[in-house]
Amino acid sequence: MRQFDPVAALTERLRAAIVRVAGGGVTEAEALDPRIEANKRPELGDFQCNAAMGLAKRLGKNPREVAQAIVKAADLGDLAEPLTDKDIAGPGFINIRLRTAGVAALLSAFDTPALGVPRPEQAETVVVDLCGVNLAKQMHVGHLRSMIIGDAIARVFERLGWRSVRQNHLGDWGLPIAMVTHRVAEEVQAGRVSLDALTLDDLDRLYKEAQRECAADNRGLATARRWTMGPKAIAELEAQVSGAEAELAEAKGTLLRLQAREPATLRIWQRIADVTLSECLSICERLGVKVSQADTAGESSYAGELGPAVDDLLARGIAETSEGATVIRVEGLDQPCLIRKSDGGFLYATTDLCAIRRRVQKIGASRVIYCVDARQSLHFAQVFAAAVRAGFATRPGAPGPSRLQHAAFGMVLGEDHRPFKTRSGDNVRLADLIREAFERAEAIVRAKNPDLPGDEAHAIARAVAIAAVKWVDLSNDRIKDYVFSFDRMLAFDGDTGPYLLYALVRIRSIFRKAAERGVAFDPRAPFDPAAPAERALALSLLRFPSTLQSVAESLEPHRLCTLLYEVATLFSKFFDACPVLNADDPSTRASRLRLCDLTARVLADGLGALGIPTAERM
RNA sequence: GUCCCGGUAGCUCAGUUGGAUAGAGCAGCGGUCUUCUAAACCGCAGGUCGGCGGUUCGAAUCCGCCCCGGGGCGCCA
Repeated sequence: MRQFDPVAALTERLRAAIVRVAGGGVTEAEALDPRIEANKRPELGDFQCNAAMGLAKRLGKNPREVAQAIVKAADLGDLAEPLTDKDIAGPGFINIRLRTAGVAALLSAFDTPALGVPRPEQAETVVVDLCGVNLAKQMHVGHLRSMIIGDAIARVFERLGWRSVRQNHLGDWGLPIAMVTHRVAEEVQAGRVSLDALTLDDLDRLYKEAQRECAADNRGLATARRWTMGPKAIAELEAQVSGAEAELAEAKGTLLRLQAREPATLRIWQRIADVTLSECLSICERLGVKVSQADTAGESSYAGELGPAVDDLLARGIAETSEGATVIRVEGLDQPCLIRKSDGGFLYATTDLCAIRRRVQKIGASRVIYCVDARQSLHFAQVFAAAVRAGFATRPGAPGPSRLQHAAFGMVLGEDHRPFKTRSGDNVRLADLIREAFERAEAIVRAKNPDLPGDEAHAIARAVAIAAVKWVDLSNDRIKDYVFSFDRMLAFDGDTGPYLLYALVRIRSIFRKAAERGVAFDPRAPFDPAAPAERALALSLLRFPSTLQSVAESLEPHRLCTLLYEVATLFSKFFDACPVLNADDPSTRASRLRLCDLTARVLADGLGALGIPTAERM
């Protein structure tokens, strides 16, 4: 049992009391839930029970009288002070104050290597879709969010004992890729670029050129004709349109050669993929995001499955033909999911369906989580529903489908609240953004602590920069847009990554000082959280395991950030109010050292679960 | 047109799924370093929770209508 969890312990005890008060008249579990919460008003108690009001309604009684009955029937043992009528407040809140010895017992039970996180009987598998980069395109802040949030979610599941499999669903197939492949082939042919020296910047430029050249201005031409503009203007537009159509036809030819695995074309495509992926993996590594080559499964890896899958779905009556295209209709959604165009081509929904099948049935995922921006909400709603209908989301032998979830996130905005762009209006290159964060962090670290050796300052700056960037992204509710500001995230004041690192550094410093003074750390010294600052910190630490669980359930990492920030601020208050090494007596010192140790482990563990590195000194 | 997401202090954001007097951080004002890292701590000030109705003992939270902002909407990915 969770013997360290005060909410669980109080729930158990008060449920017994409520069952007695209800007297069999009420039996639903929900109605008997004691509704234990952290107390909204700490001066009145540590926890509160909100059950009396709801129960009174069901029993047709006065809520305060019901509260009195609960108080009378409750036995809180050694954990909390005995309840009396004085603990009833307002309409029927019951305030509960733990005994110091009770808090100490909870802390002892919590102080295990697992920090109260239960190990599942059977490891389950979660697949996290993250990164989502496209061939030949520079990464931007949207990818940053996907990497940071996706990696954090994967790590939280790992911390809870799951097997987590990251999947970088590389956009490496389809007409746009054929367009740029064709464009690169032309450039190589003309001797303007060398395949060996190809950079992502080259590719990004060629990608945009290819897009532009293939985009026929048909609407412009129609408008020009309707308004009977001058023959010169119409001729220019006609030339543009026919040029674009020719370019497009060549790109389609390249697409066919790619699909036929024609070696010369494939070699160029492979080179484009290598350049893109190596840049992507390099950024992941610099950010401490655990994505490797092995986690990459591009759209091209599904190419052979698409046709058979669609035929299979048609044969089973799941898909149908509509206006020449193949669609899957799903209940509750007006828009059907389009899986084959009338010209026979496939769409990204087709690939995503096959990806779900592989992730669930081959990789064995009981949950598949997509860290993709919120604009894709409708797409995933369609694909998920279609996959469930098709049976693609169900593992062989499983009673029902695995959970498919879209962990959608909002946009990154600049300080002007417009989409985050450079002054010239381009996307900010991720590599540039990371470099700037590192450089700013290093300058600040060296200014704040000039005594640090150069290489250590460099390493600390890396941790600080990553903490700063990730913290902003993770500490906000992911569904909302957020405003990106180097100044704010690196200001090191308040609710920032560096503040968390600093709290941990201060604790580690205490232990270094302890060693210098020859003070031994006793990992079994009795806890005695008598001071208010100690008690507040202790109760906050105990929420760590349930918070991790709630992050896995909600896929909202910011809940963990909120807790860790609370732990860090409560530690700072404790640090200010309660001398540790300079405590009045050895037993207080030993107790406080243990509290420091627990705090450090919760902070390090929690930051680790978010993918944020720590430092020994700052 | 329709669907989805957002709107909380000057700014940036939380709010444990319906609980008490809505909380932090920045910015502002005022305090605290001869003692474990002041990247800190303490205090003051700051609010029609977009608006109006409804549900009930009780609403930032649930329901309805409206306002503002962003996004999506069958043959692009």
